[in-house]
Amino acid sequence: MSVKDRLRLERIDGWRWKIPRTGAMRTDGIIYAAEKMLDAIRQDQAMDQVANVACLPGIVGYSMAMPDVHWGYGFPIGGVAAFSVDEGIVSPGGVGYDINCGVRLMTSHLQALELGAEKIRDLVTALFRNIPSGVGSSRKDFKLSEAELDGVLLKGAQWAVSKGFGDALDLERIEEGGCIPWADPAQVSAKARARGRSQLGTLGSGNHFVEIGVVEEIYEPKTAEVFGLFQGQLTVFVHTGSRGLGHQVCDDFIRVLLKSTQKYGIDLPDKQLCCAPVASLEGQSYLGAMGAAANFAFANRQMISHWVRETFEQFFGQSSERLGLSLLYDVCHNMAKIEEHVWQGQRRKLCVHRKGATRAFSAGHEAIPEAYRSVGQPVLIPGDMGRYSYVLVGTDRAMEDTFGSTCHGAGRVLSRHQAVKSAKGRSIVKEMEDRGVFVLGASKATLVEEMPEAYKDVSDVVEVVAQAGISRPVAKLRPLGVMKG
DNA sequence: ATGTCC
Repeated sequence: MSVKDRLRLERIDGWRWKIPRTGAMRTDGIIYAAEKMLDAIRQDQAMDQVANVACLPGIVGYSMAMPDVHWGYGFPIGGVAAFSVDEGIVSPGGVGYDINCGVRLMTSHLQALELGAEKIRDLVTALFRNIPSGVGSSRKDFKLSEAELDGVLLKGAQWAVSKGFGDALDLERIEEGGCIPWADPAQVSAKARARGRSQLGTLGSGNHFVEIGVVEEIYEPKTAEVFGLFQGQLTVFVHTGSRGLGHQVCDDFIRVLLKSTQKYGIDLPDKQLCCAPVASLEGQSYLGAMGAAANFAFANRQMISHWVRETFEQFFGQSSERLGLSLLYDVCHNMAKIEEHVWQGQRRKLCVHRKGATRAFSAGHEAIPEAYRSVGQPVLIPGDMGRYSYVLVGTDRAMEDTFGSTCHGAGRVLSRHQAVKSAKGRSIVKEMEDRGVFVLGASKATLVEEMPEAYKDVSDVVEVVAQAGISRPVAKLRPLGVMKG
């Protein structure tokens, strides 16, 4: 039941493209993109995936793709889709393998450019020593007991803070307060638990990183002030997720939900869209397991922040309070959540899937920390390691058009394989140094796969979401030093 | 993303 050959793309305006409903599609697809991005989007089949998602039962609104969209397992990465909790489904493919992959941004009182390249290099080297990274990395200094792991799965970052990793203020600055309350640790398999026990507080691999940057440009001074951002400021980005535990949860539940797809008579254009009704036992089990894995990721980022602070304290010989290392915000970009939204004048309870997409709630929403509520939710958009990152803010338009969602990053244009091929004979580390970015990676291969030209320019991505009005740029950051997995 | 093939 492929819809592939019949797909058309119609321009809505300068930044939105419609895939008109056809075949088994239950609604239109909408792609947010600049015209120059469309070839790449067609080429890697992301467009077919947007259309496929539109075939799923109970979809409300449109099957949407953000400008950083690219091919993913079943659903595209950069995809947003909401489903009725009564007639709709939940799907592991709509969340991704790295459950609650996300980013957090820490600010400081430091002027970044006063440090100089040598100090940045030493600082990154120190971070690299204190935070395990790479595929299969684990902490040598501790392994969680089964009871402690239950605490992590149930309480997320709240568990980490209760053990002395960070403070209560951190929790206010994390999406969901750093804890998914509907998490159900009992749904997490023994195998997933075993993978998680030694991996809490580790970075992982791929595009995960800890990055020291500088605020280079402020677009909205008032909002920047509310977020605690100023020109020239040293910042720290942390990008990681739920490691092997989340991966295993996804793997486990894809098997379960392949069966439920049949059991509930759901017709799919692609098996990778396997799913279950939100209200079914299987759907609820997956949501419970996903929530627990999400809590693992929240705790992971919280603990890494602690070691970032500790590293800075040792490096500068000052307390992290004095250095002003406070958490601006922590966002999820691989999640499905039950949220209330007004769609076409009706208040609806929806299961909103954001896979490689960021929540972007507008000013006044009760889910936003009080300190930021007057301006809107901070949206953190890391780019590739050589160019820029952005801080945006959520808008009313996002609430109206995208269930309060926006992009999550630059988005790949080269596959990992293509990147390796095109980087043959080059030194990416040297090229990065020439750009003024010191890079230290656990794996040389990963650095090559992550080189800037493997990604779209994040500025182009941000321009599209800004034009479309689904978030507003607040500040642009430039990387100075990066540790990669 | 991922003990990148149980």
